[in-house]
Amino acid sequence: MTKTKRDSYHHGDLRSALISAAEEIIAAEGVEGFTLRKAARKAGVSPGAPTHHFGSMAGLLTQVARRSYEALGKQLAGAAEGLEGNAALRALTAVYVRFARDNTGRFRLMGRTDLIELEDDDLRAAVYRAMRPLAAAAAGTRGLGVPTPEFERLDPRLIAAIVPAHGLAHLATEGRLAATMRSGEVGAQAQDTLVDEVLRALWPLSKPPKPIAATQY
Amino acid sequence: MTKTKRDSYHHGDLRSALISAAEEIIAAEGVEGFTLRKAARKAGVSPGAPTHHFGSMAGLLTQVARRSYEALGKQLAGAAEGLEGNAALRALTAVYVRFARDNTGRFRLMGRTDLIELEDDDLRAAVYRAMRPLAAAAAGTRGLGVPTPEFERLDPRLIAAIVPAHGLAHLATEGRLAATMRSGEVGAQAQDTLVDEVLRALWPLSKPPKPIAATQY
DNA sequence: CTTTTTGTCTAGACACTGTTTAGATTGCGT
DNA sequence: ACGCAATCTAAACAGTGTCTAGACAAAAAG
Repeated sequence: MTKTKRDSYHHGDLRSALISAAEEIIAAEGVEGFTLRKAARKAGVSPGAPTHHFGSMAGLLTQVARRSYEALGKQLAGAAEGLEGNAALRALTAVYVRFARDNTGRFRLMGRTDLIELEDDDLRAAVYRAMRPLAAAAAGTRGLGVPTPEFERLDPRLIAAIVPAHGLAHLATEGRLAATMRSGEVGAQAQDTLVDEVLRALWPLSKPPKPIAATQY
Repeated sequence: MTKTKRDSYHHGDLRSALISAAEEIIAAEGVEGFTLRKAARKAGVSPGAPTHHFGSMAGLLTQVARRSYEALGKQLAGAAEGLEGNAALRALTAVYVRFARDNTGRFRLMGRTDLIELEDDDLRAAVYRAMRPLAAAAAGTRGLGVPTPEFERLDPRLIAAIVPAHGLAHLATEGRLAATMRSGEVGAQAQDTLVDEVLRALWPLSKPPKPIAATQY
């Protein structure tokens, strides 16, 4: 498909070709289907070639993870447009979960600390930038200071804003949301409304109506 | 260490010996350090022997995951003793996160859908039993019906009770909680209080005090 | 007490994997 | 134009999970 052809001994742009190949493999077969040799074959290059550009397999996958965080950040950036408070938080969380569900391979990779180099500076920066809309929404909602550029002095309430998104995303990609329902596999939109209901339980828009606050809140 | 000795051609209890060996390897070197051949070597048996008992590597790891869920369930069972409402939920969540942090290898395995057989009936039953205290606490808190034995008709508010635990546990085991703090690695008890503060933000005990409800809730 | 049958395990092979080494090939700066 | 540095190949190494044949032992059947 994207098998970049070789016109000469040197490739020309092997580095980005390998990243693209890895992204395609992961999208098609998941992280567990990825193989460094497969990526090399797809780029039309020998098995040892990637080492020179990325040092190791983790080096290549770190770049894929970085780009994935950038993609996630791009989707989150515009999700809270014109929304405030818990409505913004809920919208952002829904986008987060949808990204995980629609890009299961990449999302799984982002959580695989054994496959990527977590201490990579570019990766860390991408993570921060991706999470920024969530943090900003939480800050706007609860009157917190804007988070510092390095996640320093991270307020627990900011983490509280990320936790439901992360938890729901993992449940969704692990198939638990579907597995726990009687119908077995559950459709995408049914899953969306389920997520929405969960978020409504965690973050009521205004004062909770009768049924939720029934016993105590 | 636990290397079960061979007195005869047959092992005697190879099945459980392999499970124990796998658990020890995972505890010592993590899931990424586990290898079927390593487990076979530890049990003093040839590389092909495990296949007969478990069919494949996933078969063996499924048993490890099942036992891990049983261990988690045992810890959760007594955690909400004498507690009610959001206090019970918070206590259970704290135990859940502590289990993930103290048994990182097993917890990571439980989420690796590529390494275990998710459709295994025993595993599914163990998952249900482990999660039951959380569901019961949520039901008690919010006046829901007791969850049915097969997770049928799973109420979104029950999922909402599990989501923070799952999210925090993954953040903790991925090193994100530590990574996001300036100090780098963060101590266990500091992490505990952080978790507690997050839970307090999500599930206030009574009517939230001044600072949280400042803007809107 | 023998014989057969059944369940266990071994030995060896197969097709892979990521990474290393030494060497061939090329483009670039001077 | 030449030398140097960057880039890629080819072959090998130590592993991996799984499959096939066959060796061995224990339990069941006669």
